[in-house]
Amino acid sequence: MRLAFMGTPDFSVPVLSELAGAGHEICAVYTKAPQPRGRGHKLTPSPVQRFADTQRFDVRTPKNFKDRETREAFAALNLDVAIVVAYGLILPKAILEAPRLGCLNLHASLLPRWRGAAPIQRAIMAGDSVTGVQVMQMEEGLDTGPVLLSETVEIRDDDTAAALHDKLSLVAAQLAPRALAALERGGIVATPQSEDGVIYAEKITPQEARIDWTKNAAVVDRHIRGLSPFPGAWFEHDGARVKALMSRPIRENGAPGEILSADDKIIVGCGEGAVALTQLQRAGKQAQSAEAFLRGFALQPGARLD
RNA sequence: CGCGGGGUGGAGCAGCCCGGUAGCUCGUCAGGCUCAUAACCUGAAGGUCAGAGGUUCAAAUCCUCUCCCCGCAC
Repeated sequence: MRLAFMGTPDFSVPVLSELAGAGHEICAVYTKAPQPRGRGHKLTPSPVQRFADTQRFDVRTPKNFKDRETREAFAALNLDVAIVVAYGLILPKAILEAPRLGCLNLHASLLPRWRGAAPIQRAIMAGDSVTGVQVMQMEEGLDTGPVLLSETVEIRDDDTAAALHDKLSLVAAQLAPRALAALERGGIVATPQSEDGVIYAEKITPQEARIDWTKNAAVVDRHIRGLSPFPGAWFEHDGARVKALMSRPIRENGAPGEILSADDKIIVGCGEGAVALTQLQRAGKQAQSAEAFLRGFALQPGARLD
């Protein structure tokens, strides 16, 4: 089929790669324009753009779809369908309706749960035991369209956002060509989303990423894993900012934030129970195991983390 | 030129401000002790102090440039 791909972050890349491999004609790749980011605020192209450039796809980076030229350029592609995966721009109705079969979106949650920006992190933080990837027919509303295909993925007790992200990304990559094949055959049924259970996955704010030791151990643990490694759950001690990247709940008790043990592992009291921090990173340093961390960072039992 | 931290035996760090014998914890190896052990004791190996230039009698330390890593902000 003649299709356009629209996506921006790492998550989207495997999907684009699979679609191209499945023999579809990638008429254009839309992605967010290079933005100043990282150290030095250098202008950095998106992961999708970097990949698309290596494949010599026609890469387009409009700021939005408000002006007529951008819309006409899109319409002129004469598409069968557009595949949208974490693009980061709102598509107006004129764009959604331009391709013959409309626009399909792949979203990393079981809708209507976790519509929006940060479904993977939110699912782990909420303690969900299952999530998934769904292909939906796009409408004007945010992640509100009827679902064509769905695949579930188990969330494990030791999953981090990064680990789950990678699994879901691969699932999405397999789902996309299947959805197109089904669409080509016709007769695929789009199931409207339930009106119950709608939850929005709000973006994570840096302030929110700070660890609240007064919460229960299970909540703190999920907070840490759900934000690992980006943006990273963090705390402060002696003026130093430290990210906790991996943890597990422990059946011990102590005051919130109190160091209960700091020999080969770091056990910290929570509102109820405790967590063992197993992988940490302090500002300016690489991520390291608790053992290595302790050799260079003075932590005594009884100390309190902020 | 957005702000900031860092590169020191295999790992993690101290030493740098105030130049003068390369230090700590762990690991490795050897020996000892022990019923036994990731425990304990003794000893050993292992370093062009990221790289280049400069200042100096003398540079890990001071100055200049380069390379690499990371945190914030996004």
